[in-house]
Amino acid sequence: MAKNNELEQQSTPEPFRMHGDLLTTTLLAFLRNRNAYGYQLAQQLASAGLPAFDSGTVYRSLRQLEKTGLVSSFWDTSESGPARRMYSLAAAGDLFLSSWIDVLGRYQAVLQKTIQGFDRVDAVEESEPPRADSA
Amino acid sequence: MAKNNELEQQSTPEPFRMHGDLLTTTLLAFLRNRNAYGYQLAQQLASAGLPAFDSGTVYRSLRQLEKTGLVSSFWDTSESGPARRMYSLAAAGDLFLSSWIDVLGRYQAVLQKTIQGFDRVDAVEESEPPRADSA
DNA sequence: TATCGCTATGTGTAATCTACATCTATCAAC
DNA sequence: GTTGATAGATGTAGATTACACATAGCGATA
Repeated sequence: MAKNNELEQQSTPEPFRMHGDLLTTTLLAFLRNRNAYGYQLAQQLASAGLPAFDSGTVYRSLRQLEKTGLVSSFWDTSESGPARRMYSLAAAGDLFLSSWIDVLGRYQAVLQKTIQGFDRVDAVEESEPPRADSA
Repeated sequence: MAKNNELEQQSTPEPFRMHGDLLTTTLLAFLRNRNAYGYQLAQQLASAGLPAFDSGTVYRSLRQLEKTGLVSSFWDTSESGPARRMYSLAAAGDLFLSSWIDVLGRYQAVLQKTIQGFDRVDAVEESEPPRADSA
């Protein structure tokens, strides 16, 4: 019996949360560039044109990344103001990021193949290096 | 009281699940190309070079997409064998996919910028060498 | 000084999402 | 009638998230 429960059409299409892996991988990418602390990363995320992430989620994600060994942290009290937990990318995080970029490349290839008309998606690491002076 | 609970270093870095938005968006992309049913989509996913998804998750994701109005479905009993729930992309799903691709573009731009070195995102005056690993 | 506002990090909780195991059912082949 | 492939679904525990709220340092200013 598999054909007796049609979905009742929901009249209110809920927001449909869609921000998953973007957060952790973007955090790793930011940290690959330079060490940073949560508040800073949250601001960087907010101004990156990506969908907004809750700051609590950012902090929890960072702790989670630390728990799995992809980043490491220490308290920074050198500056004035509240202490900051400074994060840096661990070796495992670097490896993970690389493999993620690999997955992302295939993902894009799938989207690209399937969807014609929305190109402009350049693979992250393939083909010749893009002109580095684009904004 | 914010600095008294350092994380106990977990000696076993768990698998770190990483397959999130890829599933739903890839499903939408597949359905944009042609209508399909769950089993078929699961196989397509498996042979796309993406990380493997549980088939139960695929089915549930499809129902979820239907609940939110991004796809629609009907039972197909035209072929022999078990009945198939055929899915097709709804108008809202098409719009959503477009906006997702937009987000993805910015996401990629962020990754590309940070990973290839030409930051410019913020604060260029970091004299310290980035990426201090293995404390 | 006390209180407001910004910085900076965190927690409680409910809702949602996922992997894994398991289940029903159709149908062809043996 | 048993097996194996197809096709879809659920039960459940653990993980993830958004939202609200809490804690604390510090500068300004009234």
